[in-house]
Amino acid sequence: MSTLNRAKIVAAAVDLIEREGADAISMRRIAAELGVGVMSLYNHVPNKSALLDGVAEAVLSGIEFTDDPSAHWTERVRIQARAFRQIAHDYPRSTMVVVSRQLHSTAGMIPAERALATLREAGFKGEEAVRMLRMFIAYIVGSLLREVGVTPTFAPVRPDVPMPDVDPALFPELCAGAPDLAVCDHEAEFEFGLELLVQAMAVRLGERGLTGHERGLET
Amino acid sequence: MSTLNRAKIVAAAVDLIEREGADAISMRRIAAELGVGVMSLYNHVPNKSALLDGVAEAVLSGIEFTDDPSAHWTERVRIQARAFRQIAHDYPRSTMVVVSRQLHSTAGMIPAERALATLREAGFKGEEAVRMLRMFIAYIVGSLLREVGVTPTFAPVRPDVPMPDVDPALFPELCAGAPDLAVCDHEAEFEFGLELLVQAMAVRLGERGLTGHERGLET
DNA sequence: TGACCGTACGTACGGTGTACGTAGACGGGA
DNA sequence: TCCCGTCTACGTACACCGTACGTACGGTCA
Repeated sequence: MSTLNRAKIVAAAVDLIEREGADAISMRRIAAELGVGVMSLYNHVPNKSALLDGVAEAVLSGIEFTDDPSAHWTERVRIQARAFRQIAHDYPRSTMVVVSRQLHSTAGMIPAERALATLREAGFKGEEAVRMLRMFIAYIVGSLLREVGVTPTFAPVRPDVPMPDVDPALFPELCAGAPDLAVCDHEAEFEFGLELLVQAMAVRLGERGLTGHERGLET
Repeated sequence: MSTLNRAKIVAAAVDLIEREGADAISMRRIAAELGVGVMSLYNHVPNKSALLDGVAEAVLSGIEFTDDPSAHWTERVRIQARAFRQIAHDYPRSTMVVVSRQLHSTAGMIPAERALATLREAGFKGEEAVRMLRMFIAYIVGSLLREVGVTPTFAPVRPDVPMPDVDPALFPELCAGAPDLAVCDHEAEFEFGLELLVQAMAVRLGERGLTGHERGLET
């Protein structure tokens, strides 16, 4: 309350985004929220873009990566993916800000560092580990954007538009699948793809000589 | 040149986005591009949001879905995924607009219709087909956002920031993988994940006891 | 005391989307 | 021919945006 600082500004921004949406934030709005003049913000933040970087860092710092090195690598991958998805639950309206900003800061790179470590320990090396990492990031980012309503679901993402009435002649498959398309359990969807990816990774490892079904522990 | 219409406005918007980036577009800028008053645009487009919907539709209409029903389903999936990725090549700076707008129009739903048809013919039914569709969309969206520089690559996405110097003590894995992280062949990355997903889908089908010839191809 | 410096703040500029009112072109009865 | 309704183009105006700039105040040290 007494003096302004960067942390307070960022916290106010996150709070405002979660309350009123990412479109609602402006330097004036944040300043008003803090009961402070607009230009006072610029003593602690160089510009709006940097403030949004701060928002992304704050959200990323909030996720808990409880990595258990003794667990099987498949479970470690699942846990890390779920930890990242937690963002969409805890900060749904900030999610777009988080994923659309490439951070060169510690908070921004820790998830990648952890993921890469896990992939290496699982047995992926060099270029293949990086490819696995990038594929996972792509899947998770895409899933999060669906979950927070940026990307289409073909389900009533939010109750603003009820449901597009599709022409059965033009879209027979979409109509046939309408009952399944009308619902979107985000956790179940995420877990489905996650499991598919983990299995695919296990197969990829198994091709190299490990047993296929029961991936042996290589402790 | 003679009279204004929606198609011309949308075309000008796409053109402007590709030339100067999505941040550069504004109603005034588009009007100036067309040599027309700002408010004249509103005779043909209700608001800016609808115009962006038009941009997304125009880009989506531009992709060619050459579906060959006689091909193996794995190949059909690959072809459709690549057709969608073509957006990032043909309209890189419009890509974010395309994927962040959920369209209830024909152009917006055709890709999903085709994909769902392919998945059904491959043998996925009901809820599982929808889950496969959504997982594929998530992966493709995530890949496209990486490709157009929205989402982090950990490679020099564009030569504005040279390369973040990472602390080897904090990020040993990122440093160890720096040579592999420094490059990002978007086509290769996309194909890697695509192949993994297709194989995972084939395994999922195979687990159900389908005949061997449907088990999919290998790399 | 004076110099210095960081913080808070007001004002101002050029930009944004768009509501509203106006003016002209066009076409169809009377 | 005149009149009238409809459609299109356009200018103006409003509220808002990010932020460059100048100023005023409080504390710290010479």
